[in-house]
Amino acid sequence: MTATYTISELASTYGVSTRTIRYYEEIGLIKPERNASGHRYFTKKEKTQLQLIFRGKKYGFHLEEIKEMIRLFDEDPTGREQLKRTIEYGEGKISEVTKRIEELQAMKDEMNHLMNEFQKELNQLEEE
Amino acid sequence: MTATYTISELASTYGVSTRTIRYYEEIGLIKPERNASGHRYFTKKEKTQLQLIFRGKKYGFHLEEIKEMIRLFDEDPTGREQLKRTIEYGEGKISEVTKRIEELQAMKDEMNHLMNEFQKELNQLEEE
DNA sequence: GTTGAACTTAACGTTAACGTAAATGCTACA
DNA sequence: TGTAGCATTTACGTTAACGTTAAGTTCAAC
Repeated sequence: MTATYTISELASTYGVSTRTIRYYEEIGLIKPERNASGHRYFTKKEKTQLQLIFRGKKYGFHLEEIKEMIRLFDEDPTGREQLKRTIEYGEGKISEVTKRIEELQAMKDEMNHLMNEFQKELNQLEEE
Repeated sequence: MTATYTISELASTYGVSTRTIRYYEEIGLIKPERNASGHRYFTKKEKTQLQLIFRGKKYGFHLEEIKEMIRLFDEDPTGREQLKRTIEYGEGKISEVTKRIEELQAMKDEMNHLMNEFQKELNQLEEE
């Protein structure tokens, strides 16, 4: 089994261009294998990594930051020291994400507050 | 009272360049007043708008999207129809933000999970 | 009243993240 | 087996969001 995909299959799956996926390889985000004649083929691994990329982008991470995160999810670090460093790095990333969540929440609260004000105004107008 | 600020004061306050602030005026995000000789001065209003801009940027909104949000927070819409439209637009933005929060949370959970795995591995290594 | 720091506009430069075009090679199928 | 529709690399183009001169003006302090 272990299905493989062509570049245009994945591109249409994720609604991006093939150029985009090639670019991600260009800058080292993914490293798809090639067949004898040089055509890329993608496996489950690359699919997962692409998902991480698109997610990360949505949250405003740069591709370079995402690259670090891919490395984090990819290399399983054996050895005490490597494990410790990885955990430390991961904790840092997690608190970044946590902070973003909190700030986004603050923004949402602010917007909700404003909308409530507007709603009140509207109610005033409607009930007369 | 009603304190005013120069461009460099605000720039240093928010840790950006004066060029950045001028650029935001250039594309219509803010419209600071000018004194007799053409120098910009900024009030509470512009400070608030700048905060919104920097926040929005952190969350991955483009300046054009932020422009819309500033308009939302700025123009207080009088009149039933305008109020309704504004509320509708605002609700849309709020659900966008909500969605981002949820996805970020999913990402955080995933990262936490991975870190737990690593931590387990580390514990195995340490306790032998 | 001069000097240096801070202001102004104008315009060209830069980087990330692709888009697009050209020239060429592979692959599937009628 | 030919050809339509995929793939490949190379390389230049584009857009957003500023950075960076340059050349001149104004403010603040002495």
